[in-house]
Amino acid sequence: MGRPKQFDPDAVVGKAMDVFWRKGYAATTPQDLVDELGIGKGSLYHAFGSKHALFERALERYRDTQAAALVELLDQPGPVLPLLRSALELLIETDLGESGRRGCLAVNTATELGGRDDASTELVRRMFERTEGAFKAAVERGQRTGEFAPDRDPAAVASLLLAALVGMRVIARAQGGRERLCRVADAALAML
Amino acid sequence: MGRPKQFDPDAVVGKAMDVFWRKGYAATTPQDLVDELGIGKGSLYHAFGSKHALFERALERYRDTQAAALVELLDQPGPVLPLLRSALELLIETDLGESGRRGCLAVNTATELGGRDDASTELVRRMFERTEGAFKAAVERGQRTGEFAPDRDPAAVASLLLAALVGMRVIARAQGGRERLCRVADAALAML
DNA sequence: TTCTTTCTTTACCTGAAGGTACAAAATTTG
DNA sequence: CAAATTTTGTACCTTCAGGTAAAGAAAGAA
Repeated sequence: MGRPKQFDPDAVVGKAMDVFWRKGYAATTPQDLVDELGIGKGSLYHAFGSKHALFERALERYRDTQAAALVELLDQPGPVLPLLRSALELLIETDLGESGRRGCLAVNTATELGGRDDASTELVRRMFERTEGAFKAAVERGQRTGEFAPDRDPAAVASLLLAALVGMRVIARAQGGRERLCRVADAALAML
Repeated sequence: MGRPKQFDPDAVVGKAMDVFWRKGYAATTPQDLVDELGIGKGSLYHAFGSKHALFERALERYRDTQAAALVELLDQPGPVLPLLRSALELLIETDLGESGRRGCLAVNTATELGGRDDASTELVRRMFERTEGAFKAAVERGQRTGEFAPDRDPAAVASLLLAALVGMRVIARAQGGRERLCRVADAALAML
């Protein structure tokens, strides 16, 4: 009932995710959103309420697409080491690729809003936790199949892998070259 | 000649560093600076020219104090492993301590301005490079003295240590607990 | 067809970001 | 002392962030 929306809210949230990912939260203005989402300011605020609410939707979308994709990749069956390698390579290529060193939205949000925006901080914290969990499961699997030495604490290794991944994406934003990023990935895999 | 300044510019830059460190670049307003630096807006702009110029001074100060302190710590003589351990522990305590999870100004700047502000990006890139160099030198030293296995590539290990350190500080901003941060540090040291 | 509901457009609003202008104040030089 | 120079405080300015209001448009309900 009532006039139907002239845009697809899901698609708009996806575009908003891209904008926030590229520019950050504070640096994204309502005008940026109007320009890049292709809908009027009225519709924007009518549909989403506020810039912050839209940002939360975008961050949830990031979790459900990007972060989830990484977890799914790690959960695949088969030898674990190639999985880890392709995960890290995927991120390196993403960071160096077309879309231009925007890094990771969760990481960017952690440093921009961490401790100052509870909802966003909590979303990011859980994404980190989930990713770490996937790493831990992968390491445990690798130990069971004899692929990795069984004497390392999987939780500790997983924490290190998460930190290395996060650090890699920050370094990518600071103009870190491919060699440097690959060195991080190689060293991380070599320690297993 | 002329009227003398009523404040110490160096001290003001130090305070500005704290403010930017705590709030980030965009989220720091001229009014915040006036309030927290204790000087008038006229003096502020007269002495430093612009918010951005002051930020660059603050970032250089960060490099010359915080980043330099880490490098100096790593360059100390004696067994390398305890040095690395105390470096990581120092950062963990800093991140969890009084000043409140502000993380690392270089990391925060990388994710906020990386690729969008050339001067800042370059400053951060060089800080990362310098820190990685200090890690590499430490690892090489540890290998020469037989403290570490000699078969690992020091550059690769150093890259991983830098990434882990950076990642740790991001995770700290996302409410990562002490256990998690210590797990990262332990795992990083265990791989040597 | 009119009523109701929801969406869209356009106009508008308030506050503050980021900075400039200028006169007054404090110093050194002649 | 007057002149020249630099700093300071206050007032002011322009733009835009972030959002609201109101009127019209497009649908279904009665």
